[in-house]
Amino acid sequence: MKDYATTLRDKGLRATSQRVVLLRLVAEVKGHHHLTAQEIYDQASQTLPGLNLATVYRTLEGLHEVGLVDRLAAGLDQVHYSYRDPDHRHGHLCCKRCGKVSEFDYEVVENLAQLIQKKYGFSLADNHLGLSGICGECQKTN
Amino acid sequence: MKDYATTLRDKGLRATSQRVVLLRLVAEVKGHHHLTAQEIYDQASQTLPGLNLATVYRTLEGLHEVGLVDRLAAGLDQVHYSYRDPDHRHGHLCCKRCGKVSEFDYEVVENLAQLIQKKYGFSLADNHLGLSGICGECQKTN
DNA sequence: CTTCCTGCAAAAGATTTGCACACGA
DNA sequence: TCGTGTGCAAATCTTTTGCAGGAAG
Repeated sequence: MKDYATTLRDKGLRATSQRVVLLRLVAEVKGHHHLTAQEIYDQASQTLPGLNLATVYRTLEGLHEVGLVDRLAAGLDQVHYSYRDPDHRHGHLCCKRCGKVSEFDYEVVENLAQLIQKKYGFSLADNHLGLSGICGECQKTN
Repeated sequence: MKDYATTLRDKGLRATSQRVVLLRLVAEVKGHHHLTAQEIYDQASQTLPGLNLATVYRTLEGLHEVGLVDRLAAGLDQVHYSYRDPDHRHGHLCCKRCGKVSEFDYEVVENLAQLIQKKYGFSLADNHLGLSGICGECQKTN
């Protein structure tokens, strides 16, 4: 099992301490696998004092470009980032009311993705898909 | 056929000139049925000089709350608004690369919506659904 | 040693808010 | 008239960018 520094170099990125820490952070968060830049910054700062928020944005953008992290922006005010784990393909359900993000099984939309690709030539975002709506709890609280 | 002022009052909103103009505007745009607040402001200003951008935001938010317009935020930098026409249910495909928004037939996701509702208790956004990905043209230009 | 990366500070862009006046019902 | 809506200006918040020093390969 490669370490994160190696993973980065394999993607052609320099293994700076900032990148290693941020990549490990998003790869190892438990519970909700989706964090805003600010949240990532807050947590990473504990390990890496002096870290800058701008660096978080740049780093996350870079990691996203090489396919190591996903970007989630559906129905949310802020962009969320999450580690792209090829073994855990899933979609996101973003509640417009409470902002909470839950996951759903990816195979549910696999057919949809294929259908849209065929019918409209449009390719749905790779291994994550963000759908917005109202979550179960908010429906009750309506 | 009710005019827009009546439609507004039916929803419990005062029929101010700003609201009437903005509602008519989003209801009658042709082509792309989704505009940013800025675009709406630009167009409406021609009819309503002195209109303020803050008013556009407040009005659109109000119209959205009563269900007259939809909000679209998937994968886009800015929120887009569109008229909610019960006779024209559709979804939106938002290209992450070029930003273009196209439409797709809603029945395509009707099954998906039901499945997700049943399996996760999550209700997909009413009559519009925003999906982000890469459009056909951008895939060629890759 | 050379190129890429980061911190810092400032800019940019979208959206929101407080307040006083104006307008619809 | 009364209560809500709007214009205006400033504030907020997220994200981006220019630049100079610092680190990775």
